[in-house]
Amino acid sequence: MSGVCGVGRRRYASLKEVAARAGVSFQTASKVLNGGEVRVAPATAQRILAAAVELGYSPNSIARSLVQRATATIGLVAGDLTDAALAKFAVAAEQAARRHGLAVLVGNIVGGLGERGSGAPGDGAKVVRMLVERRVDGIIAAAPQLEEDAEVAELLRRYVPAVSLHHVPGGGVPVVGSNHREAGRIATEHLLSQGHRRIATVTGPFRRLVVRSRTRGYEDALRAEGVDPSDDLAVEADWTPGGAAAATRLLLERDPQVTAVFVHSDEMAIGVLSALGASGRKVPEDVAIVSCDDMPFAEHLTPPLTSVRVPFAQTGEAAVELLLRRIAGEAVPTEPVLLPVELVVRRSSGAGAGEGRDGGEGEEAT
Amino acid sequence: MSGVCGVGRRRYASLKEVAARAGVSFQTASKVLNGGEVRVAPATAQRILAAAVELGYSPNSIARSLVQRATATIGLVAGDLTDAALAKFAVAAEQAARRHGLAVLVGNIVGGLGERGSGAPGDGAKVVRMLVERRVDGIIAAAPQLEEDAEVAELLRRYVPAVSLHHVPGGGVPVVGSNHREAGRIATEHLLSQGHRRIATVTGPFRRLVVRSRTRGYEDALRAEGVDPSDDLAVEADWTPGGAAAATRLLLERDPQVTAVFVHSDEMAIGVLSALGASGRKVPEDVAIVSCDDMPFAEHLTPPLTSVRVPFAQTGEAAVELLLRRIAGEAVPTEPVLLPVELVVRRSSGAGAGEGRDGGEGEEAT
DNA sequence: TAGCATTGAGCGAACGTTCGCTCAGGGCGA
DNA sequence: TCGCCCTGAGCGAACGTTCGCTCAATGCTA
Repeated sequence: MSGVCGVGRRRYASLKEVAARAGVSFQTASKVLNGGEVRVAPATAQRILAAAVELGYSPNSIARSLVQRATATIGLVAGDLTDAALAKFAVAAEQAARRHGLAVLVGNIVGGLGERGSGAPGDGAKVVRMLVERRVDGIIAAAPQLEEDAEVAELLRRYVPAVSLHHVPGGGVPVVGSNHREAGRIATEHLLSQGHRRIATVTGPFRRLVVRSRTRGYEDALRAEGVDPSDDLAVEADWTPGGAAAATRLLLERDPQVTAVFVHSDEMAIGVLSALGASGRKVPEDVAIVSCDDMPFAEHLTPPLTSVRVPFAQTGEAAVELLLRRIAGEAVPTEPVLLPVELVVRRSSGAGAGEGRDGGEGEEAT
Repeated sequence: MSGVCGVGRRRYASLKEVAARAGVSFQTASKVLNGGEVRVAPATAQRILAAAVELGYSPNSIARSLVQRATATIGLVAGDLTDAALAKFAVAAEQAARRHGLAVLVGNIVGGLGERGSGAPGDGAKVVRMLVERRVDGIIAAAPQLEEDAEVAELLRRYVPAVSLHHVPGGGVPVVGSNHREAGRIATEHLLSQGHRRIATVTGPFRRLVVRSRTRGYEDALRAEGVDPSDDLAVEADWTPGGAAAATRLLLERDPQVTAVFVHSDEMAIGVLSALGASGRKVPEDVAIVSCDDMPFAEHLTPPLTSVRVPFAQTGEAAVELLLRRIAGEAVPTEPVLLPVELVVRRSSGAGAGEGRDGGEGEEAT
């Protein structure tokens, strides 16, 4: 069919109009339609309800927010939601928030301090300010590129209850995340336990705390076995499969004898697998791999990927819980809340085909 | 460090307070701080500005929205944002919206009509109603599971300007998407041009229009070459790699002679690759593969995936543009706006290693 | 029958803005 | 010197709610 969509926009019926039709004052209508337990005669209530239905009344929460000084809305300032890990977190957080009657206003940040080749301030502060102007009841920050943004940190401290997924310069904002150091440690321990000693790591950008934490865990594990971590064996990539493939080629050039790799994300593992394959090496026979995240596709790669499962969804829920407590005015501990990670063993690490598990808890934040 | 995050919450300074400090009426302060071009003496303006800074004034857009009857906010009702394709769309839409000064309120839908094993209404209507109560200026619907939800359709038609990514029962809401039928056609044509005749397809859930459109394109191409599409060669999966792997095993059982597969998504292609590998078949030597989406990881799989690129980001921008026109009161065509797709040729389809391209435009919606 | 508690409903104010109108004062031309 | 226009600022109303208070009418007890 062809034509145009109508343009007539009907204004919403207000409480006053409903009240007029029901023959009561608008305050009485308010009690019935939006108030909770109130003293209104059943017959009157019926009339009001009927009038509301006829007029298609929809409460105006803007007006309500104004008088109540609360919007039942939280802001989510997110880095790239295209990133599957962040997306999982965001979806879980939104679900949790809605379960508590809160809506979520999102702001995606592009660029920003510390992003590829830019010292520019990015629009992080702009996004946060926008959320503040809209009077969100709280803000969840989930954008690693804000890790060093002091301006945003100040806004979060100053204007609104907030919870962060990443470190906030200057503190004062509760942090929730998972135990990345532990992740690096158990991944590397697993490779060590398979007899590997020449273990490399393909990391995300070093400037990210999460990357440094994972790398520290990797080094912890090596040292515990008396292996000296070599700088040559830690190559930096940019979270993309392509970057990881390039990093892997560099790695193989530096040390062709490497027998195992700890990769910082499943998506990068795709690139590592591809580069190893191109170099004629077989996984896990020639090189074993363990990665991080345990995305749904990990177990379907060839070979299935051993990966450290990161509890993104739980982190999202925890962030919302924490934020609600902040909003309620409760004091909240300043030490980061760290959720445990667990190793999921599959073929890529050369262990038995079964699934093994190993939980852990530790001390370091994202 | 240890301790608690402070709980003191300072109320925002209002226009009145700023005005008092500057010694002017609050309306004058309003002109300076939020109004545009106004007649205020420079000296006065300076005083007001200074007072605003001292008090940390942040305009209350809730109040502004109330009087202006517009919130500069749009709602995004999304299916699973964990889905990379949808996430790309959502991020692009949010960026575009913010560029136009609009914030985005998201609602993720879980379950819903037509979702696995449930005829339950899901919370689509609840989410939309929430957005309407918050008086969003418009809504973008991007949740395939709402395809058959008449209640949501009615809300979208009735209460607020809307644009949809999927078909809306009863019409009246502009649709924007990409040309999925064309996608199915060019993918299949490519395989036909490589000499394949026994071409199967691993599809998403049939109940989805996008799946039926792609399948129709696939059949179009086959028929155009005189090949009769066989029901045995079309196997349904659930968008997951695991589901696709299972579907592939079923396919190989039904017809072990199949030499090419058109897969409905890159993520499912991972599962198809895995199942083919497990059966001892090599890609592309024994079986050629073309898939859909062209996600970033596609070119890094082993072998690199030939895929039909779907313009998610542009779709997001187009949706916002269209919505803005709707909001402005313009009449908007009811025929779906379909963005062209293009084939990206890589190794998995057995063609030359190079990258080839092929654009197309056509007639069918998501 | 007088006094009082209880119920049902209305009323005024407030939330923080925007917007259009009014009004005081000063500069200027006739 | 008078009248006019322009500039700068104030004022009142409105947006659609919530909330607490007042008030009339009713039913019950003494």
